[in-house]
Amino acid sequence: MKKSITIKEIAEEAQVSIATVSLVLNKKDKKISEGTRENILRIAQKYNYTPNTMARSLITRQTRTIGLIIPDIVNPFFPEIARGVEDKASQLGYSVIYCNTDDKIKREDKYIHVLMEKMVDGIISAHSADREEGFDGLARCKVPVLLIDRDYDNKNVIGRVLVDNRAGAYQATSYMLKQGYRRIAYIAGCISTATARGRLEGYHQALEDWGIGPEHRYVKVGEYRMQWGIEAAEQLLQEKTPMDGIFCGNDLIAIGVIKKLKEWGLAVPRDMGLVGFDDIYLASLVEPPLTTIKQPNYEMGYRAAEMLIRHIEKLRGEGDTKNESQQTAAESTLFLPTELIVRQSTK
Amino acid sequence: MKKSITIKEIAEEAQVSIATVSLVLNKKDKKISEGTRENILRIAQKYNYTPNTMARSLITRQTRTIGLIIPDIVNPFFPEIARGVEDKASQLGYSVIYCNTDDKIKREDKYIHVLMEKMVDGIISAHSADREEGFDGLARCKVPVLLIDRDYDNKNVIGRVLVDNRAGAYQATSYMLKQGYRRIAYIAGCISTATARGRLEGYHQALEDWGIGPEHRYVKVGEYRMQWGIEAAEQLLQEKTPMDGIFCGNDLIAIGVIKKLKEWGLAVPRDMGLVGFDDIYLASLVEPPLTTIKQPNYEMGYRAAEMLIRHIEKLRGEGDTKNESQQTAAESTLFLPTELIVRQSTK
DNA sequence: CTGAAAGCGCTTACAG
DNA sequence: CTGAAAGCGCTTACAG
Repeated sequence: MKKSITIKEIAEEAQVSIATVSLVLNKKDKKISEGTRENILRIAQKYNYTPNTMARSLITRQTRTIGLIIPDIVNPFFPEIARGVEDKASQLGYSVIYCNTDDKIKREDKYIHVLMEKMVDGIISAHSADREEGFDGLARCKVPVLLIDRDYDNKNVIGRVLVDNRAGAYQATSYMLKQGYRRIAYIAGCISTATARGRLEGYHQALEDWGIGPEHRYVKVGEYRMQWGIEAAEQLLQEKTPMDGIFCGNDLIAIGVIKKLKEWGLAVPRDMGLVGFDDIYLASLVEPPLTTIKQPNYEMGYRAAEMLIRHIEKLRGEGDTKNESQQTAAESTLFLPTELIVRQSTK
Repeated sequence: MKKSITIKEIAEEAQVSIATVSLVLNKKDKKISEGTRENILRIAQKYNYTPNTMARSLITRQTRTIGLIIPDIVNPFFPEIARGVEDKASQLGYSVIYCNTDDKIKREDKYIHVLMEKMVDGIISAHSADREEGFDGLARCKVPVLLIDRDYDNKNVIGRVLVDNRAGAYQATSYMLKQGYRRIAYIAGCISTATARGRLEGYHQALEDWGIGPEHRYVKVGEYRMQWGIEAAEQLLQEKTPMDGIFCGNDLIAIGVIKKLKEWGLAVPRDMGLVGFDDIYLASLVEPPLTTIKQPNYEMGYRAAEMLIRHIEKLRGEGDTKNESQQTAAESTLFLPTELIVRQSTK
C-alpha cells in the first residue's frame, strides 16, 4: 500500500543524521538545537510521518499491545469487561487484541501462542473453565498474565481482579432478610467454580447470622440459564418448600423464576422476595424490574488493565534484574465489591 | 521477560546458516535435504521456538492483524459483529485489535492513527455517526478500509457490508398486513441515517403495495430507546390515531411500547400487532416475546472480515502494480438480508 | 542443496 | 550539539 516516509528520508531532507531525527521524534531531544528540532518536526509534519512500530518494537522489545482472552464477547457478561480493559489500555497508550475461546482450553492455548508471536506485553485472561488437564498455554507464556473473574493457579500469573461473590451473596440474602423474608431459597448456577462456591457461602453466612439454619431442600443447583430458573422454581413449588424469598445465581435464572411464579399466580415482591446477581444487565427491562446485585464488570476490566500495565512498566523500569523482579513483583489479588441495586418496592 | 530462542541460535546448534533455518521454518524448504530439515525442526521444537513477528513484519510489510472500529462494545448491537469478525479473522490467521469510539469522530481519528502505527493490514469500521466535518482519519489511512452497518463515502473504502434495512422493514410491515392488521404506525429511531431512511422506505413501500396510502400522523421519529417507545406510544394513543399495529425501529422501542400498551389495557398481539428490528436481542426475554426482524450481525462481521482479508491478500498477490491494483479492486457492497422471527401467536 | 550478504526502519550507546 | 555504527530478528534474492 502507500508507503510511509521514514526517518531516513526525513534525515536527508533535513540534512542531519537519522540518529538526530530519531532523538527529536522521540522527544529525547534535550541536547538538540532548537533550529534543527523545529526543522525536523516541520518535515515530519509535512509528510505525515508515522513511525514504524515494528522496527521500534524489534529493538525496545515492547509492543504496547496487550491480549484479552475471554470465553465469548457475545455473552453479555463480557462486553463491559472488554470495554473497561480497552478504555484503560488506550488511556495508557496500549492497544488490545481480543480473543474468544468459547471456554475451550485448546483455543485458549492457540491464542496464547498467537499472542506470544505478536509479542504482546501482557495478557488479561478470563481463564477457560476449570479443567486443568492438558493445559500448558499459560504456563509457557512468556509475558505477565493477569486473571479476571476466574481464579486459577499458574506461575505466570502476576495478579487477579475478582468479584467478591461471597460478600455479594451475603448482601443479597441479608437484604431480603431485612425486608422481612425468612425462608429464602437459593437457585444456583453451576457450582463447580470458585465463583459459585463464594455465592453459596455468602448465602449460608447471612442465614446463619440471622439465626436461620441452612436446609438442604432450599438450595437448587443447575446452570445460569433462564430455563433452569423455570425448572428450579417449579421444583421448589411442587415440593411445597415453604419459602417466601428466592436468591438467584444470576438474572437469567431470576427471569425464569418470575415466569414460573406468574404461572402460579405469585407476584414479586409481594408474595416472593427475589434478588439475583446481575450478570446480563437485563434487570431493568423485565417486568417487574429486578432488584439485583450488580457485578462490577466494567471496573474489573479497567482495574485489570491498570494493574497489568503498571506491572509491565515496572518490570521495564527494573531493567535486567530479571530473575529478581519476577519474584519481587508481589502477586496481588483485588476483590471488587458488588452493589445492591434496588428496583422493587419493599414488601 | 524470558527471551525466546532465535533462528540464529538454532542455526548455530544445527551447524547451518540462518537462511536455511528460515527456509525450513517457513516451509519454503523444497530444496532443503530431509536430514537438515528434520534436525532444524527438532531443535526448534526443543527450545519451543516462537518466531519474532516484529522482525518478519518489518520485511514482509504485513502484520496479519486487522483493526475493528466500533462505537461501543457494550451496546448489544456490536458484540455479535465483533464475534463474527474475530471468528473469520482468526480462522484466516489474523488477529484483531478492537477500538471503541463512542461515536466520536475524534476518537476514531486517534484510533486510526494508532492502527496505522501498529501497521494493521486493514480496518473494519462501523463509522462514527454521519458528521463529516473535520473528518480525515479514514482519508489519510494507508490501508484498505471496509465499512460495516453504516455507509460513508471515502476513497480508502474498498467495500461495504450492510443490512438490507429497506427489505427488512418491508418484511415486517407486510407480515403485519398479512396478519390482517391495516392501520400500522411506525415508531422510528433517529431518522438521519441511511439505515433509518431505508427502514422508512420499506415501511412505505409495503403499505403502498397493499393499496394503503401513507399518513403523516402514523409516523413518529425519536431515538432507539425504551423511553422513546413509551412516549411515542403515549402520543399515538393520546392522539387517538386509529391503529391496529405498530412497527418499531428496534426492540428497545418495542419494549417501551409494550409497557405503555399494558397501561392502556391493550394486549399484543390481540389488540395490537407489533414487530421491531431486533437490535438488542432481548426479544425472546420480554413478555410477550416479540416478533422481530433479526439483524444478521454475526454474519455482517464474518463477511466483512472475509471480504477485507481476501482483498488484502489479493493486493499482496498483485505485488508492486500498486497504483493499478488500487483501481482494479472493485469496490463492492454486500447487502445482507434480514430474517423475520415470529414469536407471537397470530391475531 | 546451502551460505554470505543486504536490508526492513528504527534505537542506542559511544565518539567526537 | 550531532554523526557513524552496531544491531534488533528476520526474509530474500543471489551466488555457488
